[in-house]
Amino acid sequence: MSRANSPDRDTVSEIAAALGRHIETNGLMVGDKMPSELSLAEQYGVSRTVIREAFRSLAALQMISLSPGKRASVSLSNGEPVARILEHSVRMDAVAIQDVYDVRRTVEARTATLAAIRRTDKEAENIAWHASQMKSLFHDPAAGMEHDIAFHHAIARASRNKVFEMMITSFEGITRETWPVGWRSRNSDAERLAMVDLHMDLASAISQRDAIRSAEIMSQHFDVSTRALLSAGIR
Amino acid sequence: MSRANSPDRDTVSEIAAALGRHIETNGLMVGDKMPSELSLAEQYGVSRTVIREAFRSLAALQMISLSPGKRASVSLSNGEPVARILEHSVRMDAVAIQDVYDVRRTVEARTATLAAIRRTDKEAENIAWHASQMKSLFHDPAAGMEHDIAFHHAIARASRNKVFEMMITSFEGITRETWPVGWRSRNSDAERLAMVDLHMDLASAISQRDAIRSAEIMSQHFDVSTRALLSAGIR
DNA sequence: TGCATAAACCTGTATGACAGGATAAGCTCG
DNA sequence: CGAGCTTATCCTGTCATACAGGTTTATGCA
Repeated sequence: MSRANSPDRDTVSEIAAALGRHIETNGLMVGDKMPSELSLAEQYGVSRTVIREAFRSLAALQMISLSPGKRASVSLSNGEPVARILEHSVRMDAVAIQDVYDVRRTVEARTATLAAIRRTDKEAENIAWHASQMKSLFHDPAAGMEHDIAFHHAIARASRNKVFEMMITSFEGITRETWPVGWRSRNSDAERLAMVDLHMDLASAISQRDAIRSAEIMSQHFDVSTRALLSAGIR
Repeated sequence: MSRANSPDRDTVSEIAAALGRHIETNGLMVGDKMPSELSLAEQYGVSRTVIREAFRSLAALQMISLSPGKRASVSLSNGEPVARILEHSVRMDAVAIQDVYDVRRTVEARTATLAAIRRTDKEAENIAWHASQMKSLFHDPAAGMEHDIAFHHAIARASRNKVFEMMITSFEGITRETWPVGWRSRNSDAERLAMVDLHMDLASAISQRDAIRSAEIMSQHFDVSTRALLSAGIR
C-alpha cells in the first residue's frame, strides 16, 4: 500500500491520521488491539520508526495505549491531555485565568443543575461529605483544597455528562495552582467560612433536587471566587 | 543528568514530562526553540529515539511544532487535538451526541452573552453576514452549514475568551457530522427557515448589544436543534 | 562591508540488533 | 483425557548507526 501524496504533510502525521482512520473504519472499540508495528510498517510502506512515532502521537491523545510486549490497544482519554493543553495555553499567556474561571462558572452552573436532577442518593451523600470535610479541615487548606476539587468533580460526575466531567477534570490542574491564591486573598476567616458554607448549601440544594437553587449557588460561588482572584491581581 | 525513578513509568512519557517542565522552568514562550535532539539525548542519558518519541507526544498536543532541519519550537494549540479526543470519545460511545449538544448549549449561551457585550462593530457585521449567507444559501445546505459553523465560531471569537473559542473549535467536527441530520429532520422548509431566522435574530441581538436576548435566542436555538436530533434518533 | 558559498548542524527516515514482556503451542504427568 | 508447566514465538522498548535533505552559521571573496 502506498502512503498519501497531496499536501506533502509530515509522513508521521499522515500515518497517524491513517491509524486513526483504521480505528474508525474497522469499528474498533476500547480494548481492541491494533495491528503489530511491523505489519503496519509493511502495509504502509514505511519503517517501524514512523509507525512508532505515529503511535506515540495517538497515545499522547490517549486514543490508544501502549505497553511493552502487548499490542497497542484502543483506549479512551480521561481528559488529562486536554488539561496539559490548557495549562500550556495559560503559561503561554494565550489564555487568562479569568477566562478559565468564566468557563468554569458557566459549565459548573450547568453541572450543578444536572446533578440536582440526576444525582443518585449515594452521589448526593458523597458530594455532601466532601463539603463537610472542607468544613472540618478548615485549618488545613491543602487538604481542604483536595476536598473542594473532589466536590466539584463529584458534582460533574453526578451530572451524567461525560463531556462536562472531562472538562472539569481538565481544569483541575489550574485550580490546584490558583486555589491557594484565592484562599489567601480572603481577608478573614469569616470570609473563608462563608465560602465553605456555600459548598454546604450547594450540597444540600443538590440533595433536595433543587436544580435552580443549585445553579444559583454555584454561580454565586464563582462570582466570589472570581473577585477573590481579581483582588489578588490574577487576571 | 539521570532520569526519574519512582513509579517506573514509561521512559518516553517521563522524558516528555521533563521536556514539558523544560519549557516551564526556562520560561520559554511561543516561538522559542527547544534544544537539539542530540543534546537532549545526552543530557537525559537516552537515545535520540526516545527524545524523538517524546517530541512527538508534545507535538500531538501542539505544545511544540516540528519541522525538518529546524529545531522544535514552542507553539500553541488551536484546539484540534481536543477535537480529535472528543470525536474519538463519541466513536467509542463514551460520550453521547446529546451530551455534546448540552455542553454546546451551555457554552454558547455564554459566548452569545459575551459577544453581545464585547463585540466590535466589525465582528457584529461579520456575524450578521454569515447569518444572511445562511439565508441566501437556503437551497444549498452544504454551504449553509459552513456559514452556520462560521457564525458560531465568529460569536465565540467575539466573546474574547480563548477557552470558549477553543471549545467551539473542538465541537466543529462533530457539528459537521450531525448538522445534515438536523437539517433533514426538520419536516418542512418553514421549519428550516425558522431555524435560519433564529440566526438572523441572534445576529441582530448581538448587534444591538442585547446580552440577555442573545443568550435566550441561543438557548432556544439549541432547544430546537436538540429536539431535531432526538427526533432523528440521535442520542 | 556586503554577499555568495561552503561548512556545520539538525531533523526525518531507514535498518539492524537485542533485551525483556506477553502469548500461544506443546509437552509432561497425573 | 485434561491440567499445569515449559518453551518457542511474537511483539514492543530502546539503542546505535547511517544518510538524505533542510537550515543556520561561518568563511572568504569582491
